Amino acid sequence: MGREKQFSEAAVLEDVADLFALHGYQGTSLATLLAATGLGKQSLYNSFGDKRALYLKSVECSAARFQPLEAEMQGAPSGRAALVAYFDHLVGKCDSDALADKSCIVAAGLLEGVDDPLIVETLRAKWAGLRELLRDTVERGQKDGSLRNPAPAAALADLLLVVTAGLRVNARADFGTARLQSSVGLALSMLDNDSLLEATRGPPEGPH
Amino acid sequence: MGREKQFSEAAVLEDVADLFALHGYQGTSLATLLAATGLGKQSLYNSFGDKRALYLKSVECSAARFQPLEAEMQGAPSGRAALVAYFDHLVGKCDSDALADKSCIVAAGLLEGVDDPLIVETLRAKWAGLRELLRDTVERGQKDGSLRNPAPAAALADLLLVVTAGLRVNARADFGTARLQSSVGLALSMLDNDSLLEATRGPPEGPH
DNA sequence: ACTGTAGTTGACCGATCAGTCCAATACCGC
DNA sequence: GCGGTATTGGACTGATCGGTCAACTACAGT
Repeated sequence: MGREKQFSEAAVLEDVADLFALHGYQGTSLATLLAATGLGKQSLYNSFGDKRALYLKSVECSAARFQPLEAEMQGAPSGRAALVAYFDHLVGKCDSDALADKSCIVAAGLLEGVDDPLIVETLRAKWAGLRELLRDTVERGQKDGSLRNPAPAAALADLLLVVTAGLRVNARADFGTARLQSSVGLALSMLDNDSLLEATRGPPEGPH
Repeated sequence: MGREKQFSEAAVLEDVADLFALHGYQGTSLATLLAATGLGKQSLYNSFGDKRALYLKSVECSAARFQPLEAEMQGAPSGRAALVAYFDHLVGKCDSDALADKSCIVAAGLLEGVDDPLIVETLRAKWAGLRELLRDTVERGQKDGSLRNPAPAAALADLLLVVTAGLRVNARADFGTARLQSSVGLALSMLDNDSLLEATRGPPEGPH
């Protein structure tokens, strides 16, 4: 019964996620959201709740958008090919005309230093989820022989996480796509490195 | 003539820089600044101007605080040792009790997506300056033989920049110091890698 | 001690913040 | 058509935003 919504919740959520990725949680005002989505304040509150809830939902939306890539990675012929696809996707988005693509809502949110503990915990969980995906992929590459670096997969995944986040910052610093790709290439070559190479300093490895 | 200031501008600027690093430019309100520094609004405006000017000055202050490390790097016995000192400093700060140390005002500011073009340009310039330092250090390491990766120093510096920024994000994600150090170790091992390493895109299976 | 100058304090400003309330509207089932 | 329900737009709230103003205070030079 009643009137039907005159917008697609999913589409709005995607726009919102872009804005949050671009300007962060605190840096995105309701007014900005309203102007970008074109809908009224009450419609937004009816559908998604307050700003916090909207943000959390847009994080989920962002994660959902990531799923096709995840599938592509799992369908890749080797662990290494999966990682190439992953970074291709990452760098490719930085080349997009839409500058919103240059950002990651999770990485931006983590670095932003929000106070809200629920938000922080959610972002950490998403980041940990990505880490698991990367760790599994690295492990797979080590098993299928496409990655010859014998360091613990978890440690390599941590570094790939570092690269993922760092690429975003460099993209903001106006580095061209070519330079981002070069960085990715070097990072991948590290995964290929089969010389001794254990962490030259610090603990032998992290917790298993 | 007149009354003398009852605070040290330099000390205040350091506190302010910590706050900006922690919560970003947009995320740090005047009220927060006032409460943390303990001084009145007008004192702050008299000494530093408006929020934007204060931010820019705190960025400079942050860069100045970096100088001792830069000197240490230049005094290091080798290019590689200089980079070890650099990352030791970086990771060491993440271990600090003060969580403000876990952040970098430049990296945070870049990822934050501020609109102000002067701020963005300033941050980009600082980031580029750090890149030059890293490039020179890598070059030095390649010449003195402490770094065996023959890839272009500029490309390696880009990746070290990526690592620098990414470490900050992982630190926010509550990764322990051990895991950060492990990531640094792997990144350094990449610099030691003397196998193939072509820049952008590696062959599926290296002809090793 | 007087005077001029600089620093400090707190009241105050309009704009914007996130969020609420309510009346008007449009639609579904009947 | 009619009744009920969900959506919508606009007015409105108190809090906070960055920033200004003027009165007050403390000190240096004379």
